[in-house]
Amino acid sequence: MVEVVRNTRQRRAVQAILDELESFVSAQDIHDKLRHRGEKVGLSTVYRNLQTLVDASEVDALRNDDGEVLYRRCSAGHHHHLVCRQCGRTVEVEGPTVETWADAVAREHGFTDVAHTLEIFGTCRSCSR
Amino acid sequence: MVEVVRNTRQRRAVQAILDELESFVSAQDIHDKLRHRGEKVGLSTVYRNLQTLVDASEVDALRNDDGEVLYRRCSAGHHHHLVCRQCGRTVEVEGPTVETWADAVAREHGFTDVAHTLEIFGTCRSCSR
DNA sequence: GCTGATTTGACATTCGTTCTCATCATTTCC
DNA sequence: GGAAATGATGAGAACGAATGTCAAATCAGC
Repeated sequence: MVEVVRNTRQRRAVQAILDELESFVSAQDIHDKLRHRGEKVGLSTVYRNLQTLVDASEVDALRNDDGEVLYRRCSAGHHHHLVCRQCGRTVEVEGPTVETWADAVAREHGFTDVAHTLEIFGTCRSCSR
Repeated sequence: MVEVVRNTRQRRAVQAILDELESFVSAQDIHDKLRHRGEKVGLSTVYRNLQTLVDASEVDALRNDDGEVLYRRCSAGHHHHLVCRQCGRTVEVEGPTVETWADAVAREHGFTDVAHTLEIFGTCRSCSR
């Protein structure tokens, strides 16, 4: 049997939330928002669907200082995030210089299979007023 | 009243472990290593002392993919880490270009109070054989 | 509609970390 | 020196995010 990815109400609901937001949110945030708008979706289901979306590279995930994983719908391809500390609003940024620098430094020290994580945090204009 | 930081046996033991290692380790790793060598130190104490050291900027902390916090004695000043995925061995690296780039990008988008996190992961020479 | 594999959800469980609080150790003050 | 104040410890409880369990519900294809 072919592995079918079903189009369930719950999955659509989770994706709908993500489509509306341009900030990183936790799984529990999404769960709360869904309950608020009357959609009944189990917490496990939210986690499962988010994991599926991450595996499909349709959303990006990162951890905040508290160790919570935050999710956000993102464009394809390698990029980094400029995240507002207050409201979580996020801008995707690219930095070719950084990529090449990281690779070069790693190779200099004999490291292979190089990957890197880079996030920039700050206070956005509307939050700093 | 002067706030004294006491030099206890347990604190010295935790610092001793950190001094011997050049890889990132978890609090529980340290706890295990201490028990192995016969030092009896409570887990809470290990966590507390690590937190103190982080606050004093004497050790750096970062999270691995599993959400565990890893600790390592580090030199002062802003730097980044090149970490081996297999053995955890770490090289401190500096990248002035990255710093200025991150600041510039953030300011372009109206962000203030800018900070960033950057870690490079790879497989070190001895682990790739 | 039927069928059967996928998905869901309530609940239990795991795991790293923090909290609590009684006890022990060190300093301070007389 | 000795008593009181303050700091540090540790065993276990508590916490919270995340994952596992499994019977019941649900969707896709016929």
